[in-house]
Amino acid sequence: MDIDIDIRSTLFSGQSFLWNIIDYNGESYGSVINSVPVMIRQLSVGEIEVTAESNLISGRNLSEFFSHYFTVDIANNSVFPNSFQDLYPEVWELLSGYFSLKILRQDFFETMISFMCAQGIGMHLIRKQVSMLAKTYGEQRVLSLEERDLDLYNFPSPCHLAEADPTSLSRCTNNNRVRATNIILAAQSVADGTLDLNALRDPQLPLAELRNMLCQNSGIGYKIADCIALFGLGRFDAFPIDTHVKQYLAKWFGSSVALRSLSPATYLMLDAEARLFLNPDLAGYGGHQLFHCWRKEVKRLRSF
DNA sequence: CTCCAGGTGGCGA
DNA sequence: TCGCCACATGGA
Repeated sequence: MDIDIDIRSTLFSGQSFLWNIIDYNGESYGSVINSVPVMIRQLSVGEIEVTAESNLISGRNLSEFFSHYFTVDIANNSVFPNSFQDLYPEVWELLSGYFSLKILRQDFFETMISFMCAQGIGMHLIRKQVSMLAKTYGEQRVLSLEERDLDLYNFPSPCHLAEADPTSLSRCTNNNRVRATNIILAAQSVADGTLDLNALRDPQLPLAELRNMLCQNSGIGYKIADCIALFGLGRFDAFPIDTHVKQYLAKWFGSSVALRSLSPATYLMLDAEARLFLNPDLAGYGGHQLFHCWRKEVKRLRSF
């Protein structure tokens, strides 16, 4: 009865976990992960078993969808190169409780907007912003459970955010008007096709090009672009470097570059450094496990 | 009160 | 290129 999938991985609001209408092979599925019992077991690499006690979660091909969503095609023991354990035995020991932590293949737009809310503030505030965006601009979905009703909200569509007024939207972004404006502009670029999703989703697109395309939007720098690529485009080679990653690169891997301030130039240097001891194709996947390990085991932070 | 939190963009030297 | 600074709020 072991559950080998750890879903604490992202998102700030948990909207993707809580409620999401998913179109899959022309059928519509709802997923309510944290509020309604959903049993997900990984039987082997690429094989998953899903049991749900909710009529919202039903339909054929359910396991197939969740296998994709929970990236069970990425074997837990394939994330780090073989040399890692020998080179960094202390880190490996700490990491042992994090190998089941999965990155999810999440919705692109929700990921983009959520990470645009994640600049220089704490996790609590980031979640609050995304929840407010959903509640203010998303569609309400009432889920009736036996004990109570849950008010849930879809993440708003690009069109809905594109039409939003900066002043009213800024109430959802810590009253930060710049951020509100950037979100509206980004939503417009998705809605009108300026940001070409088909081009972004091309797996052959080099990471640097992908990053530069995303950075055309005001409010998106290297870090946010890498987060969008990693969590919203399934680009597990993207390695976002934030304040925590910078810290563990210095402490765990002895990077002197990580002691400098995080300018675009140092960002690219750290990115290149990390690929020397991480599996380059899964650098962000491994980096995410290191990220949570660092926050919990070293920084002793409660929230993830 | 001070410092930091899953950053970005504008500014002057 | 590099170091500051504003942006805004809240928890430790």
